[in-house]
Amino acid sequence: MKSNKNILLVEDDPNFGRILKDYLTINNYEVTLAVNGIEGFEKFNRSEFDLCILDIMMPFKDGLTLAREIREINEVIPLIFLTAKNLKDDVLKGYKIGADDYLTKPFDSEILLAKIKSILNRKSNVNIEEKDVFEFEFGEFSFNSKLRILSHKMGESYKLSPKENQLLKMLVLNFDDLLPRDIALNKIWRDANYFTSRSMDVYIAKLRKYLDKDMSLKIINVHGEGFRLMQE
Amino acid sequence: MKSNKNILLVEDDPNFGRILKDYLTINNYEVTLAVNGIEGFEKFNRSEFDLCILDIMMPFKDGLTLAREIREINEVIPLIFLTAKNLKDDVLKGYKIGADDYLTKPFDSEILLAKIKSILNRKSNVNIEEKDVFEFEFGEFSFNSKLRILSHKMGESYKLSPKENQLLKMLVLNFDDLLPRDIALNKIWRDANYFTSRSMDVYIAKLRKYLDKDMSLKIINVHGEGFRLMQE
DNA sequence: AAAATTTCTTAACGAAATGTTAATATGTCA
DNA sequence: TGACATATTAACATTTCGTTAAGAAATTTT
Repeated sequence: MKSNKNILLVEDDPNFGRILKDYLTINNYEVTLAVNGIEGFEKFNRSEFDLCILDIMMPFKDGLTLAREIREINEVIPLIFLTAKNLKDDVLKGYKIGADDYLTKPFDSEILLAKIKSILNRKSNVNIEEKDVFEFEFGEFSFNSKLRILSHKMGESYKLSPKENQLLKMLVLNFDDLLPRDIALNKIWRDANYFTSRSMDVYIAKLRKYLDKDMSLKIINVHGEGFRLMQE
Repeated sequence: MKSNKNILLVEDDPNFGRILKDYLTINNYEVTLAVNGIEGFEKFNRSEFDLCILDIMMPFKDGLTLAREIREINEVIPLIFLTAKNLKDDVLKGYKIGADDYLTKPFDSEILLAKIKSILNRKSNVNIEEKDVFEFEFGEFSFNSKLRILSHKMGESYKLSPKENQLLKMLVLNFDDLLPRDIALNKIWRDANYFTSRSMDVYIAKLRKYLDKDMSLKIINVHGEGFRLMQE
């Protein structure tokens, strides 16, 4: 069962980081590993995460500094700190930044897992409050991205696959404007490379087939840049 | 500066309990102290609290049992457990019940305070308790989720099992909208994994069998997302 | 407290949905 | 034109779902 949750793990000890990443991956989380605060911040900005696990003691940029930077961008994303020893000061600073929890190394992986589940559960309840827009009208279509249904007025309805759905949503949110390839790839495929790019093309083709029902709608390519959903 | 927050502290060691109560009181919390699970449950019912701190090891009724009883009454109140040693099993059980956190004795009081603040901060947004609705009408059915009875108008009535009942209630509360799998699993099964997911499918099948009596009602699956109870 | 009944979990497996990759064709730009 | 980017289709691999059935666990009845 794929949990669909993305975790950013920032840990400078490569062995420990690797093991922890594998453990979380086995437990069905998508894990991105960064080895220091700088890389962590870059990766945090490049794609979207549901939770961050930050080691506090790291070279170049420590976990607390990274946490502050992350909090500036995102006020709600859950943060879990890993502290080498029981450094009370670090723990208190962490809470001040808005940590959700901390764990003292060495810790039990099952307990980390329980914490993660517990934190993600309560956040998902809170996020119901968050008013995410999911109903759109464009051309002769109405589109519900929560139910993943695209319906042609006085025509048929299509059930969209998750990828189709995400891609169409991004196009619609940028209606008549450029949707840069990289942005879409990093958000939907979580990586931008040759293969994900080919995959995206496949999905653009699928969407074009749906949108064919309205002659006035087009997804045009901007060579080397991305795609643009437009009318006329 | 009175924080106005009420804490229920259940701790069997009278000395420690007293000290902890005083410490929290100094920090502007209203603290009610109970010395065992039985007294704790009584006091919980007598007035309203914003947070509970429960010692796990207690005579008569331990903290986990008390927690379960509290959770039956109140699904959202934050629970913090105190464990004498780092008893992994207790910790994991605690999370399964829906703990927000745990602390290992001996712990630092400042850290407890930081945890309490952190937990109350995030909860204070959500604590809008609604009156529990338990009577529903949909399609040709009326459904009483307190009595667990689903009755087909001019047809027969079905006694629902607890799980059938909870699941149907969640579907009805999200009528015509998506009920995400994870949300339902975490609420009803308290865990989302391969097995609970299979179990949920079994229950969806059971509900579909009941709802067959009204041809216009359907529970449809949104692949990878969840289920949707809808009409027509 | 034993027996009967109901509820719940787990396993197995086929069916359906989804995603990736390959192969090949077409288009764009310098 | 040559190099590279994009388009489309098809084959394949993987994941998710639906159902049945067997047995474990809990609850109720006798």
